[in-house]
Amino acid sequence: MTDTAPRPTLEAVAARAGVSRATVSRVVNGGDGVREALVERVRQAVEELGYVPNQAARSLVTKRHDAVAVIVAEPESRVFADPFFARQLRGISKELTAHDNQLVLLLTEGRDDHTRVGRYLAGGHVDGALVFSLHLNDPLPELIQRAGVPTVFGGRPDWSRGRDGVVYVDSDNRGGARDAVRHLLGLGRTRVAHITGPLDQTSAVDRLDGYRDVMVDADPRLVAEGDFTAGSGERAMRELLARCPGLDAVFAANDLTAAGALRVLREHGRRVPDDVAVVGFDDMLPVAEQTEPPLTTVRQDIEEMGRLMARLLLRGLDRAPSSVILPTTLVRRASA
Amino acid sequence: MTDTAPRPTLEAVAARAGVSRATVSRVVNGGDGVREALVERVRQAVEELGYVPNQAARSLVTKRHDAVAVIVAEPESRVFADPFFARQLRGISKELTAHDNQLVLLLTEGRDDHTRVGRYLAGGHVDGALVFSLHLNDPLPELIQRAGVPTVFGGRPDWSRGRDGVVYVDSDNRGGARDAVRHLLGLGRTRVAHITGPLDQTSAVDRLDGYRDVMVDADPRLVAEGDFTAGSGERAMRELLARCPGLDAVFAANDLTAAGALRVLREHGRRVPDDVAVVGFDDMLPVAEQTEPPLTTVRQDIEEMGRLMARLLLRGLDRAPSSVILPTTLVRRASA
DNA sequence: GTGAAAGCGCTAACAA
DNA sequence: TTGTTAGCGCTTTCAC
Repeated sequence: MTDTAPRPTLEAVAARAGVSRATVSRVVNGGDGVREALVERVRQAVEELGYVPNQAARSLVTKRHDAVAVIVAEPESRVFADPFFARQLRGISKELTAHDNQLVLLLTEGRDDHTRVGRYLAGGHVDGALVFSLHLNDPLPELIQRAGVPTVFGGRPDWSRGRDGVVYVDSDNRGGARDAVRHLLGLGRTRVAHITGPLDQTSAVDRLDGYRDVMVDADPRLVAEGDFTAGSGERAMRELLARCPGLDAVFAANDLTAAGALRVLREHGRRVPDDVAVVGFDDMLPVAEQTEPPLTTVRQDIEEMGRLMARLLLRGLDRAPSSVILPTTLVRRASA
Repeated sequence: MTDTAPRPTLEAVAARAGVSRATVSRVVNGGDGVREALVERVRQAVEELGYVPNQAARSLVTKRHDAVAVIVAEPESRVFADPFFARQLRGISKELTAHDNQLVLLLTEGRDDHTRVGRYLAGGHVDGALVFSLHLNDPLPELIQRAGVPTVFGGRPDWSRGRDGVVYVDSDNRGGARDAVRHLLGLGRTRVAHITGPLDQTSAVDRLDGYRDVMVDADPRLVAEGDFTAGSGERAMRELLARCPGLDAVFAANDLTAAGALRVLREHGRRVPDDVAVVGFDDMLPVAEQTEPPLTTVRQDIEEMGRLMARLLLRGLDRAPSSVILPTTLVRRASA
């Protein structure tokens, strides 16, 4: 807990190298238009003094911060506790690091926090924002817009329809769901049920839509609502079994839900995949590989989503980027 | 993706309120020693202009940043993917927010990243650092020390023994383990096995030590090594069952491991808790409550650990704090 | 190609 | 109590 020693300044480096501050600054920022010999001398001095530029001073004049805010609404939720989010964060971190940007994490849980975040963004501390897990009617986008901070959303915001200039990165949830259901049909199954995610999230709605795209005239009783948790998967599976004992396949909105469903199926003596085939979504490894039997599922490249969000944002600091939908792939294991 | 409009400065507010910049500055920073009437007028102007202080300018002169780095070594690891870490992060975030500090997240994965982090810390961008999941011989502590940044560690670093001034927050792993084993003995069990965590982490070693504190003369074959994953729990349980078929209880180093063990016990037709009682560690809710049967386990208050780390760090900016060991509590469910 | 000098927006002596 | 002033450490014209 020592007090930080005073760091050497540009001035000090300049003195040591026998040049002006301006020259040192040039070298530190790439060294264009400086004689090779001087560059070398300055580099030397920087090295010897252990000089590191003072970011505050630099920001003050450049108005850039080389920092990006990652805003996560309601970390209470699964969204945050999930390995899912951790992976996206990793992708983001990697990309930001590669471009020498810092990651400022803003977790919000409620009204008051929104104004805090708004103030922070308005304060111009960061060059952009990456925003996750918005609700319907979340005041955050409004705040962000007012703050005038370039933003990329994680997952398609439900209010983005028709609005211009909303940039997001999402998986092809609908297409992935279609693939899953088609795979089930390809196996000869005919009574394919679906356990949805929470229908106030676009990813869940999109997966349901994908299911319906393929199961055009499906019995509505084949659809039960879940919320992406294992518990909801159990509940929904029981419901489905009671309503439609004849079902021969289940497409669950994510792997956790599928895991719950598997448990209930086993409880009821249904063999998987012989009696009932099951497909999940996410390919969350610790889950999908550990289930009994291992889960056939739709994989999305989560880390890549994060990386891409950061890339779009950074690029967008120059030219306006547009949204990206990442493809999914079906991963076959034993459950279907 | 609009360009951010130029923000109003202190100067502008001063002009509008008809006072000097100094007075505005005083008001913005608490308003002590300024006539009430003026305070009001300045507040008014601030409001009208939507003034937000420029943090870079402020840092430049105060040398404070109101920002704390959270450094996570090797996010590949469980450490990062676990809900565990997410919860600590939440605790940290809450505490920092309450003190108007920002959270800068630094994820590192290997040698090159270390120098990057070192440079960042040396650059004096943050007032302190919170550091997680160090390895043996990790170069990070060295770098941090050299950077002279106040630091609090999450979990006792293995190299902290004997060193002065190393501040950390940890759970009472050893005490919790003792409680768990004593509970099993209290149930009348006599052949209590232990599945360890990865023994290069102090938390795992401490839990093993706690087990040994109580099972002083235990058959060494009753201990099998795991790594905190469910898979390792399965493996270790099989091993134990083969070596000591007569065991009547298992203390697993964490809940995930316990979940794996439960699966194998069921596979082998051992009833839990009738034939074999099982206790876990962590009380990770999505896991501990979902197992079959629900898990008796040692709870640690993870979010509180995070909060405390931040609190110690912030406080330490004034006076040197010392490490804290948080108590654990045994949570009884059905498995023991 | 290099240096001198102005100034980014703010705080903190110091004067008044 | 309030204002004046001098920087904090850096980048960036603008001369040379």
